[in-house]
Amino acid sequence: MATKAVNLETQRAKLERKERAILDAARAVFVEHGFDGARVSEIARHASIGEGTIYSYYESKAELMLAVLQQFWDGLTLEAEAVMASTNVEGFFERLQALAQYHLNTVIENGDFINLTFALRRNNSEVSVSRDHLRHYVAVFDQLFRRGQDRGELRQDAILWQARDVFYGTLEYSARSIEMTMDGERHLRQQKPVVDQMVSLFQAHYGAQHETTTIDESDLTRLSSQLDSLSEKFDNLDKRLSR
Amino acid sequence: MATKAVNLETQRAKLERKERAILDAARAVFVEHGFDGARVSEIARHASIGEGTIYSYYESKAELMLAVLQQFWDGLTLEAEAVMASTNVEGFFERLQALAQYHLNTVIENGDFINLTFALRRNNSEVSVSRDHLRHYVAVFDQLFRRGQDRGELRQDAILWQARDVFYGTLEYSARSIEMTMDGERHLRQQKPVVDQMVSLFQAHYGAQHETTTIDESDLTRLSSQLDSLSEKFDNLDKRLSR
DNA sequence: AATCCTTATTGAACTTGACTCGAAAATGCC
DNA sequence: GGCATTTTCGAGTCAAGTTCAATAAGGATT
Repeated sequence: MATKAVNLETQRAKLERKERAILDAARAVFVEHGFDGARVSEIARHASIGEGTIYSYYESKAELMLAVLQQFWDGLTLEAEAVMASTNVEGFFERLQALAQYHLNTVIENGDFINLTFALRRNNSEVSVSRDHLRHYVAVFDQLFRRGQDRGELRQDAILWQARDVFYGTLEYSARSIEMTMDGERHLRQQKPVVDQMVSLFQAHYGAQHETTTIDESDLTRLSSQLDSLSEKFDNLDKRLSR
Repeated sequence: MATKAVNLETQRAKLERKERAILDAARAVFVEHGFDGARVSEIARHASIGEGTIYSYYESKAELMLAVLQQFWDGLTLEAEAVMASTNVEGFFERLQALAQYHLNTVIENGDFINLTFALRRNNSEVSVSRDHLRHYVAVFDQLFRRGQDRGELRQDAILWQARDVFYGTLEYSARSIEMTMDGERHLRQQKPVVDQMVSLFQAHYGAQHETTTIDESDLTRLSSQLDSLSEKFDNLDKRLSR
């Protein structure tokens, strides 16, 4: 009985260890060669198992890739949540800055994975990183934003998904720009202006001071012309009076 | 002699027609099935030619895809330039709105192609849409932005590539959000808020009025109190006069 | 310990699909 | 018409993902 249980344990552990080995090997090979470039045989060699064995753990190469990506995104989500938890300032914009900094850096460092994610989603329509994983990841932003609205730091009429697209869209494109031009390892220095821009952009456009109405030039010019006409009236009156 | 020339002409025309046929067939099949899903044999069938013939026009499946994409992007660039040319208002923000509307609509309508572009770039590192084509496309934005700066409508210290990433990054993500949630054909209605947000976001963050200082409530209250005091003076004068 | 049964592993065989190549058809030229 | 060049073709080659029948390993039962 005891041996039974022990053996079951070790057996299960063995399988899990083997599964992790496959996942790690796959991760390495996929990152190095991309999805199409990766050879299942090479993954098997890396994991020190036969090629056919992989298929008793995963249905197909695409599903293996999917598992790798899900593990990756789950890790990212945990990290993002940790960043938010460890940022002990309360203000929305400080926290936004921390999140932007984390995300931008992540996208640059793990560009391969981000690319692979969308590449898979695009190529292989049946197999794609489940929406849930991505949604779970961006939920960190969503929660932050809603809290900013609750605290009155953000306009009540701001639309969450639009703000989210501004945030992640801009950061992904910026990451590409940074990757493109910068080759040195002093990435952080290049990232700062992008992060700062993001924060001030949110302040300018989603900050609560704009809540009731958007201030644009027309408001100012209207006020200005009102002032002018009033001033004119006053002058006329003044003239009339001093006559 | 005459026949020679004519034959050369018709022959060249024939070849070109055949090349166009291949390109059109490839376009259709790639859009329908994606890069990996597309079968070269199906493309050949669509173009009514033998499978091998394709390879006397294009080195490989990837290069064929590349040709399709380049044709696509060149078309987009021409359209974007046409939009700018036909928008005869002068103001930066009106023109930005037109460009944003065009781009967002395009990305939604031709989402397949956009996806294919980046999918190829990611999968097949040797073959990718030449940077020139994309650069040529975004040059429309760049030119608009620089002109806005020259005309004094935009802050002089704004950084072009950052603004560009905000513009295209946000619009691409927004397009995805719109595609995701909206299934009806009334896309234009869904696009408007995104476009409007983009314009007001640029006004708030890149507009020249912010160059020296941000417009906030203090500006308004100052103006307002000026008006109040002037109004009071006027009333006093009026009273004095009618007495 | 021997036997039996279940499960895991394997790599050779199968399949699919991009690509090659030698032959044949078409075209151009005199 | 006859020779040269170009173009077209699809059967054959090759590479890589996937299957599967045989084998090995592990665990239960006697």
